[in-house]
Amino acid sequence: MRRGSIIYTRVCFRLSAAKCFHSKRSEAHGQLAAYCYTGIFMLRVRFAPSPTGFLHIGSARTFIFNWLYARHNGGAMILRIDDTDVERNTAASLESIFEGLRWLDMAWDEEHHQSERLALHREMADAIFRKGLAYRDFTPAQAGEAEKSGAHGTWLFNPDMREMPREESDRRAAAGEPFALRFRVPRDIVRHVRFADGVYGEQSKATADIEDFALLRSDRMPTYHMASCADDADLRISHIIRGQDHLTNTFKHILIFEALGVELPQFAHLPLLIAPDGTKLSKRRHGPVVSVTTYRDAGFLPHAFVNFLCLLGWSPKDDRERMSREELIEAFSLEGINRSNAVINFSEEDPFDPKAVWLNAESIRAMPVEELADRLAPVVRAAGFAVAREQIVKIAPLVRERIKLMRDVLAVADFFFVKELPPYDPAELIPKKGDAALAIKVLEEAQQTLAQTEFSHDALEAALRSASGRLGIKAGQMFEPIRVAVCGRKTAPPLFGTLEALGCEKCLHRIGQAIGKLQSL
RNA sequence: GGCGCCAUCGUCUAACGGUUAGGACGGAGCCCUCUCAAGGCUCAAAUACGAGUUCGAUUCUCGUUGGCGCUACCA
Repeated sequence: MRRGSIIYTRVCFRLSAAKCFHSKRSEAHGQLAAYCYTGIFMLRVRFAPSPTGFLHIGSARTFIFNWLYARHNGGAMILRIDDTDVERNTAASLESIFEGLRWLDMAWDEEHHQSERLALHREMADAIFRKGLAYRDFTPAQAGEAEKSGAHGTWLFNPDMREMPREESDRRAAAGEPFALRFRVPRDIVRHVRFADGVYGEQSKATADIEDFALLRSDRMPTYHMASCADDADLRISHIIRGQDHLTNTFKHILIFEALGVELPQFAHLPLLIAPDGTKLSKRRHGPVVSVTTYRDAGFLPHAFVNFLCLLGWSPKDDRERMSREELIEAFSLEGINRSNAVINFSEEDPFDPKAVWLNAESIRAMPVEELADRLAPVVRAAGFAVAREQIVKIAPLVRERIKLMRDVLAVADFFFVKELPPYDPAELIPKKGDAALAIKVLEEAQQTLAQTEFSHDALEAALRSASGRLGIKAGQMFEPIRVAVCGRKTAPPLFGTLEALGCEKCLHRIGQAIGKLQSL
């Protein structure tokens, strides 16, 4: 995280890009367009979170779309931490952002922190002031607030400040009176700020409807608009892809870019992710489901999560839904992004969108056993079970089609991990159309059979089926009591694989206990 | 309030102005089956409303309604 340097370079980093960055890093703020010294256009996108909360899934999606756009076009992905709000920044939040991004496993090519570039922001703000395109506003920080945000009138500017003679302004500034620097939005002529959004198309807004927004606060800290534009220009961002909540801010940003005399980047705004109640996602209102780490901790696979987020507000325009990372990169384009907000479907009972869960289950099913075992192992160990990897490898195929989230393994396969089964109702041991006596008979027969059978799936099945024949009962009636005796419940993974994975000793022990329970009924 | 944006099944979405409005998730049912899953098949389910343009509007235009965003010396 050193100043303005490239500290995070990993896979996907293009050699040409590297050359480009190094060669032109020092060439300051003249041109925004991202051409490198060879004259070849260099596409550069950025993700700019502010560390004022955990990494939220909407932000994660913005990051992912930027990343896909960069990778699809062979461009560079820049991570920029927008930490100019010193009041609200927290180290924990910064950590949460990195944690979340690392989990997504999508590397960025450059990293910058705005707090280390304040001099640049101020310099650019002052340059705008020197051109007469900004003015000092000496209104005390709080005072103006009330009248501005009055219920009816729209606040645009304060004429006293805007029209203040330069001499008076200079004198008061020299006297040390604090002031905010405001952009002087053109008002003498009717003008529309226009741009073509990559998603929303032609956009236009009259300057008469744009207020004189602040560039610098009275403590000389840059505002978001100033810092963001200054850095976008300096870092030669070619495409700004961000949430639709910035669509109307873009008009202000264009005014800043113009005042700076730099070329405009391309803009593309993303439809917002909203909660089922139609409001935007917030931790206070919707709880931890809006945080990326919640998904990670519940046992989502990073790619399934990415896949899910991609499907919210974007479509490959064909019927594909499950897509690999390569397919996503290949298929991604701004044309596939639609314009209406997307609801993430969650509730108190189901904290995760069913589609996300399904995508995750699909990934799990498609995963090789060894890999699944490696991912399951930490979950099992974190729950306090000391289980050998080879045991987990045996269990993995039994749970693969029965878990949707990694953490489900604890509920589905707990009986593999415990020494002693938790208590269960002995009545569960009694098979359909049978009684306790039959259950005992079945279990005793099973004990004998298992004791002299090889513990492999096929041998076990053959032995138990013929045992049921000997007893003159249906196979199902034979299997039921054994399943409950061994698993402690009626629903469990397939019996023979379960017996094999559990091993002879444990099976016989548990069947013995079950017989005991039945006898004391 | 002002300004901007959006509107297809419950949810995510597809549809050169001409389709029985398609797919997916979820739901329901059937099949398979040692339980539970997985899998296969089937069903229910949508163009917000009103005008206009057109031989013909989900699609183009206008209006209505609803929703979202911005309107901070937050980002």
